[in-house]
Amino acid sequence: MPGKQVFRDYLAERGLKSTRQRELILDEFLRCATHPSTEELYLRLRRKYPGIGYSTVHRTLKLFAECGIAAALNFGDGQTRYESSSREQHHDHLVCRSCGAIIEFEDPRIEELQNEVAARHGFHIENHRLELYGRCGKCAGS
Amino acid sequence: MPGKQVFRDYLAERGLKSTRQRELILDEFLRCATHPSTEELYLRLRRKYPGIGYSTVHRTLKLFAECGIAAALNFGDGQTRYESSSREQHHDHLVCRSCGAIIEFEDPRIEELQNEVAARHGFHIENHRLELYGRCGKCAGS
DNA sequence: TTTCTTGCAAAAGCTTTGCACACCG
DNA sequence: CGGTGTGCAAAGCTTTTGCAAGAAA
Repeated sequence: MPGKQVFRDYLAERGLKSTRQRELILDEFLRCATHPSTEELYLRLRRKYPGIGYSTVHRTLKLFAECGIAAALNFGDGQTRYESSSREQHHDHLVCRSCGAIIEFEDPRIEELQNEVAARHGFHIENHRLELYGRCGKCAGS
Repeated sequence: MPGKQVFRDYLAERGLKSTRQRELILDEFLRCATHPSTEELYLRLRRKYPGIGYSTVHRTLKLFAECGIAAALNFGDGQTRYESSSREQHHDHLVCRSCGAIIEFEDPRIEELQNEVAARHGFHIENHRLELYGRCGKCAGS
């Protein structure tokens, strides 16, 4: 569980505290295969731990993003979604406009071309986002 | 002015009306070199035509997006921005996190790899977004 | 005239914040 | 204990909508 340790270290370094809620939220978040919004994660948590507050979930997700174990995403539906970045290498997304499916992919050749473009403009890349919108195999037929 | 004609045709086809406001908003929008948010475009317009309403600007920008002469963008600052898509080919963005500069670029090799990835997943691309976040040449030095 | 559009104000959503109480170290 | 975190409610923002009056066709 590298993500959990990174988070604990981050808290410790800054004099922040490790709490029951933060642990629960992190566990639930890491358990998500999807890209949950604050709302979704909050609802999932509340089923198991009814006392938990929306703001706590919100603030904790921001902490995750700050310490780098999560990344904030926005697929254009007006909600911020978070994805665990500790799982593996960076990846990008295919987003189906019809059924909402999100397929992850990665392609080092694209990344390399991105670096080349950035270099050409004297730009230093910190991160990027690439999303392809359209219809997945199932929906393209219909 | 291909954009203007596309918009007029779009309105005509659907029995919608061409109005003074829609013309003004389109003119101002096409005149923007930047990627204005609804708010920004509204403020610019209001300076010249004080009577204009925010909702009219908002609704008109959505019309532009519907008929394809504009694209909605979201750079993560909580505001939807619009960019004219009639100007030229599709392009992507380098976004400077320090000074806010937005540099446009295009690279057909990246587009081709995107198509390849999509094909591999049986996915049909309708459009995409690629943004590289980091620091521009000026800001990287500081 | 008939239908669509506008501008205002109000409503909706999602995100963020203030505060009193609770908890961690 | 002292300082941080939590949960609730309220506030902020941006986006969206209802409606009466106004403008196209």
